[in-house]
Amino acid sequence: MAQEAIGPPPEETLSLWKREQALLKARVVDQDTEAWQRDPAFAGLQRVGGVDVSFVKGDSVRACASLVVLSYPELEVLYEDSRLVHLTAPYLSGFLAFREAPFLADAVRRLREEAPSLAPQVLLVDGNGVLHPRGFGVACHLGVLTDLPCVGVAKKLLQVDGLEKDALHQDQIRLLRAGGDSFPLTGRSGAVLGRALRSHDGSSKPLYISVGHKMSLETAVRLTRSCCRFRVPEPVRQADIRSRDFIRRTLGAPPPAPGRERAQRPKARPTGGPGGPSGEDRAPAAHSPGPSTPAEAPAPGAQEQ
DNA sequence: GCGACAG
DNA sequence: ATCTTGTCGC
Repeated sequence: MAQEAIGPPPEETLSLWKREQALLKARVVDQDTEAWQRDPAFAGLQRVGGVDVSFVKGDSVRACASLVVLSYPELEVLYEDSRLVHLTAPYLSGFLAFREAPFLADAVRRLREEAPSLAPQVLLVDGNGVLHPRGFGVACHLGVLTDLPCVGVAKKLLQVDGLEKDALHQDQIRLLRAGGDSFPLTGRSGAVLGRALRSHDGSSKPLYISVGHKMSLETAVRLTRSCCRFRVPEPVRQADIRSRDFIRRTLGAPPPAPGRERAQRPKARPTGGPGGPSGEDRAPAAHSPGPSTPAEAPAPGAQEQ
């Protein structure tokens, strides 16, 4: 009994969502609020969180929400919480938070009550912050829900407020020569909504950084840059890797076919402990990262994606 | 009708 | 987001 597919939300729901965004938007703080944010070396920053949600191919409901916490500046995984969730909202550009944020905020809440000492001091979010049609992307949304400083890290430019991926934009990208180089994303309204950042020497495709909450744009860019071993900042990258890995080993082959289906073939791999972890929702609300942390090296010619 | 469309 | 292997370069 696969969960029912999520259909397009009623026009009425969209109105409610827009109202909700407008309401929460008033709570966004777009300036640095923490001492470490002012420090040139981010002294005082010890834990950076990353979140992401991965999906099951032919399934519009099941997904894996992950929250990881990395040490700073080492960028080693200190904590991971990946679990299967049942989505209730469809993906709609401009309303991503209503689909993913609730589960991510839940993960933060759990961590805070189960291991407060491992709670992140800032969150890097896969998606936009104020670089959004109504100035309130998922990074802002999650920031307000958790009251944590948040950074919006998008891999694609959302063309809003006159921003375009035109020839001029492409030229500006070509001018980004080294990791750390960036240029402002100024809307026709004159407001700087974010910055395109070359996160790594070996990555020509920029990241689109914007303020989520409790942070200035300059700090958001500098922090993102300092968390990059590869194009995507390590916290988000680890959350992405782990959430999709969770799905891969939990739901190996999505849907066989409509008709019959036979018993599964027990792969030569134990499911885990005595309890029987292959259950529905709950999942290895893992703690320690285990000794299997890649510990890769900053390859000069690494481009990814 | 055309184009845009974070994840 | 997901569908996907090998391949070129250091």
